[in-house]
Amino acid sequence: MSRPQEFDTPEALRQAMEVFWRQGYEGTSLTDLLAATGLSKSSLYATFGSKRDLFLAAFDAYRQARARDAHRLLQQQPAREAIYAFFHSLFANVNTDQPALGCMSINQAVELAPHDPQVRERVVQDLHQLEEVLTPAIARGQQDGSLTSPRPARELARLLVLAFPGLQVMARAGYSSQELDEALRLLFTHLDS
Amino acid sequence: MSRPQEFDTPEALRQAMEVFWRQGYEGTSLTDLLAATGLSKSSLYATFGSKRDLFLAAFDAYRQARARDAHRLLQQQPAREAIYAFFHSLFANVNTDQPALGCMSINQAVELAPHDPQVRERVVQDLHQLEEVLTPAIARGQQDGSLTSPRPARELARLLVLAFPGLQVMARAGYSSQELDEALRLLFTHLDS
DNA sequence: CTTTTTCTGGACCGATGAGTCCTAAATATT
DNA sequence: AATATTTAGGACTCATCGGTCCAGAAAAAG
Repeated sequence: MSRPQEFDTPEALRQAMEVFWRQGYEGTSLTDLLAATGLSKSSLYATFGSKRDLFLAAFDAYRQARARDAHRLLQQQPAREAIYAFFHSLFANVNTDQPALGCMSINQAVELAPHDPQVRERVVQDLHQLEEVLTPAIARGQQDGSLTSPRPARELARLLVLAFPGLQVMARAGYSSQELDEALRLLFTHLDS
Repeated sequence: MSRPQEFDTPEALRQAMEVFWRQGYEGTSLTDLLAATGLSKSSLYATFGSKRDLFLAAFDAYRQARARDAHRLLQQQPAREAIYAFFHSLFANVNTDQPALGCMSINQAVELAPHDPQVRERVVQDLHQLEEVLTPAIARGQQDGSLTSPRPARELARLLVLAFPGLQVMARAGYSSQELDEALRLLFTHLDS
């Protein structure tokens, strides 16, 4: 019937997400978004509404993708390696051409959450979910013997959630992959003994 | 000889700092700065140069003030209480009219550091300095018996530095004073045993 | 009181912000 | 091939951005 859409909507959303991820909300202009997606202004507005709508959609796409990643990575055996791989993925793109992106939820906790309830709600939910997904993984590690701390799994999960933004901040501040890995290993020593 | 300046330059800088602290660099407009300082545009530019110059000056003012606070707070006895008070000051203004500001250095690690070398340099320096100032405080706590962990003080300091942004993120995300305190207490259990 | 100096307020600037809208191109259907 | 429909591009608007500049007010010095 009508002319078909020439661009891939989910792909465009993914590209917009990356710009927001890297530059934040205020730091991203419409021009940036058009360049990243390759869309025309009218296509972008027709498809996604406003800049803010697009941001929220991109943020939610990020959160879903991360939740999937977490679920996948945390299934490895033994559990210790699974958790380690999960945290390592946070700064996987360090030492590439681009500076590290860190975690978009943490970025948004800093940028928009303080004065934007819709963003704050998402950030809080993400932190809770992180605890919820780490707790059983840690418990599993205690059972399979790869984690030897006798503390309650939830307590250890809370420690990891607390340290999570620290790794992200170090990544964003330009710490090397080695330094980040060292910090991560130090953190992991607190899951033992 | 000439007409004296009517405003207090350090006070104006302090007020500008607070706006940048709360809203970030991109989120703060010239209009915001004029309203906060009460200066006229010409006075502001004559005194501080550009928006970016003012930001860097405000950032450095913040860092100095924080370094002084840290030095002061960490002298308390016993050392455990000193460190506790220091971390507690991070979210001291929670539960007031304004949302928590967190730590400006951490905010800037997220916002500007990835693409601004001058800011990154400062952030990295702040993180290092935090470790440097916490290490002797922890060692002191191990000597006075208020901290019982047998780990090297520097290792424990690194754990605290790693957790520091986590507390800040929770504060910015709107967690209550109770929740933050709970997280802080959990963290402190890792300085014992 | 006059002069000199410097501060203050606001008009003004070009650039860019987000967002609207109209025109023309392109394709699926008939 | 003609038509119907929806796309894409870009001109356009209005507000705000950071920043400049000028004219007048105010105060210290003589």
